[in-house]
Amino acid sequence: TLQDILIRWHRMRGFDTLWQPGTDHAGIALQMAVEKQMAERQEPDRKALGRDKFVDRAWHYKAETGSAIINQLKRLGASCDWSRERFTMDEGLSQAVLKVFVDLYNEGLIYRGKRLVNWDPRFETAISDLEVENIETNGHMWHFKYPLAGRETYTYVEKDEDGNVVLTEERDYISIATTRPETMLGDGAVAVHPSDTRYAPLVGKMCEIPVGPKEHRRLIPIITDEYPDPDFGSGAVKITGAHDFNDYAVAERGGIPKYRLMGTSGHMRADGAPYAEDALAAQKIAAGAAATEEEIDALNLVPDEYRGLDRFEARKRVVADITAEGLAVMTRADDPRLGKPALKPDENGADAPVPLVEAKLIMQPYGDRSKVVIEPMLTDQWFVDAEKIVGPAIEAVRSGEVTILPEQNAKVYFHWLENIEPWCISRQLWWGHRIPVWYGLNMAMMGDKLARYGLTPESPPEDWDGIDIGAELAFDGLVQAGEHAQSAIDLDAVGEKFLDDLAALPAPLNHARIVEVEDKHAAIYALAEGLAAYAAEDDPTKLVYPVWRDPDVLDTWFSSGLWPIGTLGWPDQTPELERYFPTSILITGFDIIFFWVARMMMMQYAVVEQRPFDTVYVHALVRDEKGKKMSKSLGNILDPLDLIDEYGADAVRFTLASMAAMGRDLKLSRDRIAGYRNFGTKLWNAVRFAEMNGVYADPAWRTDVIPTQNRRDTDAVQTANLWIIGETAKVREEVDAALAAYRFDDAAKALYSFVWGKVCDWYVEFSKPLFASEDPTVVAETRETMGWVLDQCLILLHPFMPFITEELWGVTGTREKLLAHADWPTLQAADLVDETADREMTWVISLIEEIRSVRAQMHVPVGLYLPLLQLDLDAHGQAAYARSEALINRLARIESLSPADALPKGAVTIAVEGGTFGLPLADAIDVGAEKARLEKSLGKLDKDISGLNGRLTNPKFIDSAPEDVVVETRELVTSKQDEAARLKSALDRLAELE
RNA sequence: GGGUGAUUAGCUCAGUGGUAGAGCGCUUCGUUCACAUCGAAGAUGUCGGGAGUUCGAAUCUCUCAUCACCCACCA
Repeated sequence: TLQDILIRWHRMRGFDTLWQPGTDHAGIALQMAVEKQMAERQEPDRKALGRDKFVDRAWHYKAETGSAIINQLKRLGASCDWSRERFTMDEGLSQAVLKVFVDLYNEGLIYRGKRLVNWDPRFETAISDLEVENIETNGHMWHFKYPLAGRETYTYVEKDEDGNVVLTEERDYISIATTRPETMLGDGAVAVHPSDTRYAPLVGKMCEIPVGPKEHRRLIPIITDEYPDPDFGSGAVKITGAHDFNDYAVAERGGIPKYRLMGTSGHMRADGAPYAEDALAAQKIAAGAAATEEEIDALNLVPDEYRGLDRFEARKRVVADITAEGLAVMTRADDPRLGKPALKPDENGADAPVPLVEAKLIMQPYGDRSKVVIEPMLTDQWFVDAEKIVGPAIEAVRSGEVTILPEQNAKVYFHWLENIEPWCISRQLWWGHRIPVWYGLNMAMMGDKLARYGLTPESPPEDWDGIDIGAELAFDGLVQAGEHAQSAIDLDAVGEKFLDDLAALPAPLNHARIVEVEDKHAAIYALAEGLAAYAAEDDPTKLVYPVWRDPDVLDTWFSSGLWPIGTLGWPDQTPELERYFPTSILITGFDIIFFWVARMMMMQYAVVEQRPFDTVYVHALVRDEKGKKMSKSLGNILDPLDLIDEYGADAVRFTLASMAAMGRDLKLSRDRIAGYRNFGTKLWNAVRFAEMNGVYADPAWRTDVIPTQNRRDTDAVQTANLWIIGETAKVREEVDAALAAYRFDDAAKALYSFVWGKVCDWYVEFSKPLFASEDPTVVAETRETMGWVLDQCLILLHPFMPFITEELWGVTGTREKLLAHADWPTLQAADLVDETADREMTWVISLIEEIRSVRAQMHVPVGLYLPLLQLDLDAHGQAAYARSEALINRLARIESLSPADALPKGAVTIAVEGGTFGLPLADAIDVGAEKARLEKSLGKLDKDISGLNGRLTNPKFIDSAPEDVVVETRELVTSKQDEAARLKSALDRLAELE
């Protein structure tokens, strides 16, 4: 709604506008939805279906459901440039994505690395930090003994805060606390704080992981690191670099090996060599043997009996086994640290030793889509070196080149960007932009093995599989060969470096054709097959060099981040790019400042060295009536389409606009929407009234040429007409000022109170006696004025309520163009406000209000016309009354005005600026009620006056306050005193009556 | 633990140094002439508490309380 208001407003003001519509491919969410649908229909799963068919399936799903967002926008009246609708996976954006990936790779800004990532075991993909939701969960903390190597002993001394020794004990172990016992299998060390005197004698020694087959228990070193908190737990921390982010950092610092224990689905690894073998290898590494990251990763340190278990099942088994072996730290059953639900003192009483298991609230990471516990996992991923490209994005906002509104969001933006982590851009999904990287076998490393041509597909060498053949190649040339090509690749399109690499292969492979195959195994197979055929047939055309493509896709935000340039045709230098880039404004929710805004900023600067937009307006989040964030699982969704069905799009839009105060969330309520639906009805009826009074009867007066600069050419003389023309100019200025400042609520409120409060409540009423005039020039003038005023209302309201205003615009005359294309007025209050009319009508309105108020309080029948007596009235008042007599008489139900020297018995007094009137109510008047009424008004006035006088008699106020404030205060007190005097004399007269 | 914001009428919220506002709801009255999805009139506030700055504070400062959200996180 806000976007549409801005775009319509600018369009009507004559700007060359583009509102770029489109959708992203929502990688994880869409793939998940498709898989769910397939499961519901009991179809074969993704893996059984195969990648190509699955992706086809996803495209179908997207075609069926992807239009929902667009349809919602259309129902809401969004005036996007629909012919330019784009999708992140369409041809053009995909080209942009490929080019950016390759360029950034060549600049060294994209790299592949082994990192600890948040791994979603359900979707079997890495997810970003931002997609992880931390939820407080009931957990346990176990305390276990890690025996010292060789059962060495030491004296453990525990002191309290004052340094008094509270415990001295000979120990042959170091005590460790953990919430994740199953990860003990991958421990690389135990760390203590350097200042921790309890463990100082142990540093540098080895201890034993108390789990697994006894004959193959691993020894790990005790090291120091700043990370352990001596006051927490035992003060000693096990370091599992592959399964915990803090431990990862410690392991990096200390060169501790990071052993991966789990597979992609969160089960304990079942691959690799038998445990005994790998444990031995690990032991050698711990003793100082060199090993590469790959070699370490290949080791499976899960004991055979735990292999293949779910991680939570493995945890239970590990706990049970250690406890059974007597290596759990024991305590008394009445230890207050013990978890309540976990353990109870057994029947042996409080002295009975029980394992120390503390019940703890832990913050458990969950996937925000999958809702399963996230596992920190050491994997190969692609990263953008965000730190290197973030600079301009920070600087742009700091320097004001890009403005973020409301301002407080800039702080959030800075905080995140200044502490930015490498951006993991690979996702283990099929739906998305597949990473344009092909891998080939590293022939050089295979050396002498290649000399043996006599291979057959049936008998590839067994050891090939274990050889490092992962040297990666990334070439844009390959990309152009076709995404799914399982065939020869066009050599002309292949990158130069790749061809060099190929030429450097041992003969005869330097003459091989490049073919794309499924994966590494298929590559080995294809190579063997080719070599065998070559050897047998001496046919060089059989030689192939197989490559396979990275199976991962890019993070959706990688392509969304290129939206500003990508949708305008980049990398081609299109006219649209020239004309509309950099764009003007992005309106979005705070929840994607990091995901999207920051990424667009970084990427646009990195790729085209320009800002993507000059303003970011962070809109509020729409919550339900109770302030809860809407969510499907809570079932508190207000579907915009339902609301539109019920109240109309205009009402929904106007509600959203009027509640869009900057920086606060809004609670959407049906009552509020209903109120603005009524507003539309009100406008409709006002136009109907005009129509009934002949405003649109004569087509000759109609013109779409709205006078926008100066007082219009109607020769209007009627005060009410002059007044409403001026008011119209005022509201035009208010609306423009509000929209220019993105104060949508102010603009909506200004229009609401003008249309309802001024036009409908007053001007329409004023027009009734004018339309009833016998003077045809008065009628004609009023028709013209009303037609013009209502036209202005339609124009000014159009950005907010496009449907009803367009409809009314169409039915009230033959227009040259749609209201959507009408010219926005530039009416100036300075040109159009008639001071005299303004002052007079303000006075007339307050007089009518006073009379109505008195009548209501005195319970005068609504339809009864009464004479009005004029006690005193200054020249301004006389002129005003004379000019608007018909209006006053009708609206205040006054029969006639006549001068009087005194008020008769039974008359109530009406005091207004510059005059006193009396309303004779015959015997109907209740003297007591009248007295009470006057006294109440007087009391309020006296309070105001004394307050104001208090200020005016304070010399400091006169000295310090600005001149105009002092003058204003003086005028205010004078007018209030004047009114108070009138009320006092009315009270005096009342007293005489008694 | 760190950060950000909020606290104003019964409800939802504007108002950021100069006499406290809107919509909804509520009370009373009203169906001839645009509109009952309406009209007229009306009631309702220690602007969360306290202290300070200022001639003057809902507004600026400090402090306390309560609430919300974000980030991190205790092996």
